[in-house]
Amino acid sequence: MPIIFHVDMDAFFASCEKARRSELVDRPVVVCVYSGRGKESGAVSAASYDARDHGIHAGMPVRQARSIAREVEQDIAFIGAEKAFYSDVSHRIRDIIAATAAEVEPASVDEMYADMSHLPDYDAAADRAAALQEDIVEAAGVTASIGIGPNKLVAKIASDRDKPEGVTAVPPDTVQEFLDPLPVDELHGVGPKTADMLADLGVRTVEDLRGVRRPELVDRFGESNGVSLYRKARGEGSTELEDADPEQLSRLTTLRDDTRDPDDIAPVLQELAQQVVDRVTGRGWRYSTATVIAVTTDLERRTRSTSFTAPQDSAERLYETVQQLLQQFLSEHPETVLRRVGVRASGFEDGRQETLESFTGGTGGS
DNA sequence: AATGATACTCGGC
DNA sequence: TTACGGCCGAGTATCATT
Repeated sequence: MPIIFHVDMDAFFASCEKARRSELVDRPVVVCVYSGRGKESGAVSAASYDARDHGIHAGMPVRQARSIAREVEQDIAFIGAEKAFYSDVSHRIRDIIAATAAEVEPASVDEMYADMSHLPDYDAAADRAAALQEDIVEAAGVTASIGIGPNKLVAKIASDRDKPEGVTAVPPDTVQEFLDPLPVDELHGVGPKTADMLADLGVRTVEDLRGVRRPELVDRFGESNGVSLYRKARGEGSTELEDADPEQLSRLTTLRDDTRDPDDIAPVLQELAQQVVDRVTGRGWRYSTATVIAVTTDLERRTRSTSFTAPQDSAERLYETVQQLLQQFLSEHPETVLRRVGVRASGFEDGRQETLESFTGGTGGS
C-alpha cells in the first residue's frame, strides 16, 4: 500500500525572508512584487502568519497593506520578492526530502509530493514527517505542513488541515471518515460549476456525493468526469509521482503607462516573446500555441490564443502572432485600455521528432 | 450523444 | 477612499470529430 506525503511550505516566501535575515524572525513580513510604477505600486505575494494576523494577505495591493500597517502601528517589514532565492531554497528542501523518499514530485515552488511507501506503517510515517519538518527547518529555516495519505488526493487535502507546522496522517482505513464531512469543492477537480451542479442534486459534502450512484454521475457529468467524481468521493486517487514538465511558459509585465497604442505595446511584446522562446528552446522544446494576455485598466484579464499546425521555435513568429492577436482584440474593444500585457507559449513538444499521426489514419472504417 | 482538443477564465500564492 | 504582480495549473465553455 502506497504512503504518499504532501509537503506544503508555510507562508513560503515570507518564511524564506525570515530565514535569511534573523532580525525579521519576530517581525511580521510582507513579500511584495512591485510593478515599477511609483514606489508602492504592487501586490502582496506572501504574508507571514504574524502579518496575516493583522489582515494582510497575498493578492492585496501593497498600498492597502501599508495602510493596515500604519493603522495597527506595527513594525511590519515590506520586502521585494526575489524568486530565484525562493527557488533555491525550494531545491534544497527537495533534496532533503529526496534523501529519504523513493521519489519526489515538485508540484510548485512551495509544494511537493513524496513517495514514502517503504515505511512500515502510518505511525512510522507520522514520525518521519515530524523528523522531516525538523530537517527542513535546520537546512532551510522554514516550516512545512505535511499531509500523509494512500494517494496524492488524500495527502494534499490532509496537508491543509493543520497549518502551519502540522502533520496530518490519514491511514487507508480512516480515509472515508476523513473525507466524508468535507464540502465537495475541497476535492481536487471540483470547481464552482461542478459544485453547483452537485448542489442541485442535494450534494454538499463528500458523504452526500458518495450517496449518488455511479450511473447517475456518469449520466450528469459524462463518463470521464462522472467516474472521476465517483472515485474521488471514495478517496481514490493517483499514486504516480512524476517530475512533471510545465504545460505552459509565460511572461507578463506591467506597462510603464496605461495605453492601447500598438507602438507602445509592440516592443514590450517583442521582448516578452523573446524571453518566453528562450525558455522554451532552452528546454529543447518547440511550442504550438501562442497566447497574448491583456490586463485592462480595470484589472480584467483577457486572453487570445491560436495554435499552429506545426510546432515553432521562432521568437519572431511568437511576437508577430501575439501582436496580431492583440490588435484583433483591441479592434473588437475600442474602449479598452491596457495596464499589463503578457505572452504565453504552450503545446510543447520535443524539439526534434515529428508526430507519426499521419501514418496511422485511414485504417478502421465507419 | 459522447469524447477529446482547444480557447479562455479563475484561483492560489 | 483607494490602493493591484507574475506565474502556474485547474476549471469550464465551446467546437470538432466520430
